[in-house]
Amino acid sequence: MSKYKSAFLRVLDERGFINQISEPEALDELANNSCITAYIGFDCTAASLHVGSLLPIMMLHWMQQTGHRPIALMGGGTTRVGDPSGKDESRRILTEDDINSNLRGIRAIFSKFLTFDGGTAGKDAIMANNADWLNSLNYIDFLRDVGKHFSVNRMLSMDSVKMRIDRQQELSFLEFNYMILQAYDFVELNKRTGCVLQMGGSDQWGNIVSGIDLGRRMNGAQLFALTSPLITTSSGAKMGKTAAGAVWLDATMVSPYEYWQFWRNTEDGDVERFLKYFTVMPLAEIARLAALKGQEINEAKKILATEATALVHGREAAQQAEETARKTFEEGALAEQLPTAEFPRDNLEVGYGVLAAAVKAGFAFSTGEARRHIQGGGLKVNDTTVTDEKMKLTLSDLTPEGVIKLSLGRKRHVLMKPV
RNA sequence: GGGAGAGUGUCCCGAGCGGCAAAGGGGGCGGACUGUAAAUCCGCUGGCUUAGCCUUCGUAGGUUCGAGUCCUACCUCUCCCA
Repeated sequence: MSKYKSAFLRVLDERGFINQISEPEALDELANNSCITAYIGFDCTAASLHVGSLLPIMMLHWMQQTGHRPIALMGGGTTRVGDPSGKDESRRILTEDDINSNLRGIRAIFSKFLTFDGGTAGKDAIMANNADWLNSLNYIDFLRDVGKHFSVNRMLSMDSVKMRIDRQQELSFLEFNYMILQAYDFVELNKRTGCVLQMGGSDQWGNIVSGIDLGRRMNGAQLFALTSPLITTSSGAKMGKTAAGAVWLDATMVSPYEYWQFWRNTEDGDVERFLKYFTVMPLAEIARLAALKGQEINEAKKILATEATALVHGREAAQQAEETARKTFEEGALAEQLPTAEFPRDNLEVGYGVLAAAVKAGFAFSTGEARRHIQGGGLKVNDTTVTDEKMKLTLSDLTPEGVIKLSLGRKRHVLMKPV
């Protein structure tokens, strides 16, 4: 049983989203008696968000579900500065155009988790951009009104800064100002929308608390902080990175099938946590799935994969991905929905080198890499391991469906389609 | 402004008495074992038309049969003093 009275905190607590809250009782009371407004900041250094951003997005989602108003704050202004928290090196500074086009991509993702214009006055989610107020700041005014509230002594003692200094890594003045700007965001949002709560990952605690201080000093406002635990996989790896790079939430960057596979390959020890974080399934059902042991836990992983994929790409795409996987992995059959790669039909007449085909399929960046895969016994044509790197694909390799199935390892399959 | 030091395989860290396609990690990929898991073990981790050839160690020159390694200039970064 949760110790919280408000539905909002109770749900977050039960699902494991809470790491730390600044004044839990007061916030609980407020959330129980009124509709509160809270925000989370997202940077826009990339064209899409990846799995790592899913946790905060889900917090906003639950917030809206429990009757409150979420704000997704795009860091259009702060992205131009770069957050030193947890990073060893300075971030690349993006151009205005980059940032704006990234913003557009990210906007689309949020609409899948939040309702922006559902007609429920006062509870629609808001998309804000801190460039709106940061870009037009006047330096002198800012120093006088905001800067005077910050103690450099204290800033130097903050973890994000101290780490850089201890390691003798440079921290530019630009980055040093990041926390001031973030604190200012909080105060500005409070003024504009009545936002009283900032959420974020546990690494953001210091920045968020700075905002609370600033709000009190400037406006006497009572603000709150709520942080979520940083998630890693059971084996300690960072969330959301795979061989091919980040697991993006945009279907054109990572297909629903690949996205489904990402979740299907979750480690045993992460299944329960991930079900709570990344699906909206009832806790009782999750508890049942999490109790599965040994081989049976694979059933839970499939459900996790389908539910998580459905949230981002829609139920239909999720079920299609599940079906494709079932055919491919459980029946060993040829599933038409597997990723495909096209090549000229003429190639088969003269013999299409496997090396070239493997590169075409995206299994290797060079024929040399493809060659190594074959030497390592990792490449298969129509489920038969390739032993001769000089092998040519011909018309007789076409399956009855008119394609050639190329596989790398046991998990990656591509249908080669002659055109 | 003065002084000291650093930039290595386009994922990261990091060795490198003038013979180097360049040690060692991490990460990643493949194989074995499995449950599309984890752990473990093995292999691979510049390019190509692969007995060979081509291109790599901040940039541009120089010395040398031969330069990541020595010299010169330049660029970038860090630290210390002012």
